[in-house]
Amino acid sequence: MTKKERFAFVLNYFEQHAPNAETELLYDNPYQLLVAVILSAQCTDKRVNMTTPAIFKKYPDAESLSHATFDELFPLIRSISYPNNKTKHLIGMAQMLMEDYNGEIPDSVSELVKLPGVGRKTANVITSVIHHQPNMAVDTHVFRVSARIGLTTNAKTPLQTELQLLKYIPEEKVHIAHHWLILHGRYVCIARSPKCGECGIRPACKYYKTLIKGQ
DNA sequence: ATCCCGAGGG
DNA sequence: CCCTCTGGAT
Repeated sequence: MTKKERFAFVLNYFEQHAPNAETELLYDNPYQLLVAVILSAQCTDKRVNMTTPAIFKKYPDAESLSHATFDELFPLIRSISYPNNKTKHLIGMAQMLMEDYNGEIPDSVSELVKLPGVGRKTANVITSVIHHQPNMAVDTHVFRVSARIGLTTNAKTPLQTELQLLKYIPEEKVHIAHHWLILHGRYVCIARSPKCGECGIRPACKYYKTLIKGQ
């Protein structure tokens, strides 16, 4: 099976079985999504969703968050990974939004990554979900699932994975393909013991092919 | 012990 | 390229 055929199978499968895939992070506006994605680094969406309601209530916008002190915000983030860094990043991000962007969320990756706590992955999520740009955010799930199936070859960094995926995925499907791969990685192609028995991607999966050969 | 929608700094 | 940050679930 060629790589082109592999992509065609995978995209068609998800198109049929998960036509409405979207993020599981809770948010009502671009500001809330930006905060939630920053908090989601090395942390499950479930845990992020347990903390964000209190944060959004106390700090409903960038303006209020820009005036938060470390000691006020830290307790709300305490139960998430890297609370120190994330507290500093959120306040710094809000302050830069107020000073340089009039309180609005920028619509380009190059501007977004200037914000504290915002790297390429987060910038790709925002520009994809909010601004509908064909950018592929590569997190741990997208990285692992793409490598296992064989959508990428020898990708050693998230950026390599991103560029390889963009070569084969039509622009209009990039944003949903991102969520397809994430949800597949979260519930089926999980890191420790992938549930190949209930995986519809099997016929096109490199990992499964080597798995049945080894038996 | 390993993993979760990473980012920043050296 | 490497390292550190760093809590909770499995």
